[in-house]
Amino acid sequence: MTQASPGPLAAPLEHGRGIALWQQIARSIEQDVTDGVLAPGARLPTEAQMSTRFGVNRHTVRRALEELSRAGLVQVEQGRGSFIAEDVLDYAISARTRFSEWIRAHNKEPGGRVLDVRELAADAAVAAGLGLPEGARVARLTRLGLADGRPVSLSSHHFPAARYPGLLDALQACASVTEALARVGVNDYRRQQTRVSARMPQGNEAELLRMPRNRPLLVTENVNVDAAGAVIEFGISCYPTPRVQIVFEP
Amino acid sequence: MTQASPGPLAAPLEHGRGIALWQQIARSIEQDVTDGVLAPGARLPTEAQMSTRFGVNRHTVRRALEELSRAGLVQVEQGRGSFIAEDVLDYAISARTRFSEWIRAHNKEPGGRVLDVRELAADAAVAAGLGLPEGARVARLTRLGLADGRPVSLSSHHFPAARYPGLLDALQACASVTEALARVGVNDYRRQQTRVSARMPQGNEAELLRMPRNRPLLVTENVNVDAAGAVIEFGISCYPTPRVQIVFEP
DNA sequence: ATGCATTTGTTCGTATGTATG
DNA sequence: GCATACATACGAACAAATGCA
Repeated sequence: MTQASPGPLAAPLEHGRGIALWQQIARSIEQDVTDGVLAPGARLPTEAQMSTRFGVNRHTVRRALEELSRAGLVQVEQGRGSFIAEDVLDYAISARTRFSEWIRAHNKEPGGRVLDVRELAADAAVAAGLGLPEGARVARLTRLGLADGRPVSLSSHHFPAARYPGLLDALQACASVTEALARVGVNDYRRQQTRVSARMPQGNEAELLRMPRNRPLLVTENVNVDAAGAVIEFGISCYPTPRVQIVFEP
Repeated sequence: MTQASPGPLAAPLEHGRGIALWQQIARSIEQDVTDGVLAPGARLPTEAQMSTRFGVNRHTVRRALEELSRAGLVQVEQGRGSFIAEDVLDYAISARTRFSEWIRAHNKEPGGRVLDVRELAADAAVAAGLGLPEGARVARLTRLGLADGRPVSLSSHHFPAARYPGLLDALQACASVTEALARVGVNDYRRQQTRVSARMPQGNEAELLRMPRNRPLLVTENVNVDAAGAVIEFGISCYPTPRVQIVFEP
């Protein structure tokens, strides 16, 4: 950060600093992608070229590419070369963001997998988000969001159970949250506030999102309200980096 | 054989009473925090110490800490220990967010340390952000942002060098970016777009921000424009999690 | 720079109590 | 009563990160 950037795919490596060379190479390429130096679809130099530029053995470059390939950031094709995946999804936060619209805006097919639907007692965070007393009954949907069959989000949606009696069944039956809410009479809602943080994946989160465990999750917490301003939902969503980025336009 | 030694972190546990031991431990620590026995930033005893004090296995203590960590009340750092979480700084993104105003809004004293000021050639990402051709000359300020002397941000600010001749000197001399811009005739600017991502700290970033290396950084990229809509600045800022969160209200 | 002590992270295995059918 | 599944709890060992002499 404090030193001049030496250009794409040739960042200086630190030897013997505890960080493996292949990890530094992988990070360097990753950085070039998030910086836009390497655009989606761009062709990477050959493994031989990169090994001379980084000053390492070709095996070391291959180890980095293997990691990036497993993370879905790079596609390696035998006999052709390696390419940056065209997969970075911008999640533009607005008052009426819907999952399916977001995915369709990127010309991908939205999908989802319901992991869990149940009623439980609100913990402190959920209670605060919904404006309920701690311990109040809430309906919770846990869901994996897919774009062209690829996991892009892992989210928990919390609703005040008392106010929407048939919601639990509707969530079980419907493909989308919007649809389930419509079935219990909520035809419109908007995003009131969004809080963004980041943390490392825990449990099986990395596995579900098909991402390596040493990459952070972007985490959003948001409150949805109906037309009258009443709180309908408190959602916590996790997105895999660097495949997903969040964009605000004030 | 629970002896009556009613001090912090040693409340007697009820065995076989329906409430899991790890939940009782978590509740006990939580109580010590609300009672003020454990202040924000305070170090907890080691897992081994707590396991002997509570008379349980280390796993059971870890289960409690995992719960508290997930709730954001406790911060666990490998090789160092566990700590009561510091207060979270909410960074409310708006069109006219200024660093010093942000910090003052939390009743803390804003500060900063200039790490580097120089002129250099724009790489692809910076050029795209500023709307300049790649390789154009840009002035760059790298700065550590402080709140009550504690680092809360690490940011690089890029300006089109050609348009603001005296900017480099002004950045050297002034305490804030806003002040330096005012000196070269820019009296107002607003945030146009903000992109949020997350990555692991590299190089000395974790050290500068005084955070553990295994926690992610929140990274924002934003474009600032003047009243006429001309691009003035492209900034990349890193914030330590979970000390800083980003909040957006549409 | 190197090794050592401390502390958390991870993964085995084992046993027990509880709810369910 | 019995089989099963699940959460809880304990024990041991090693890996990884940190701080210090």
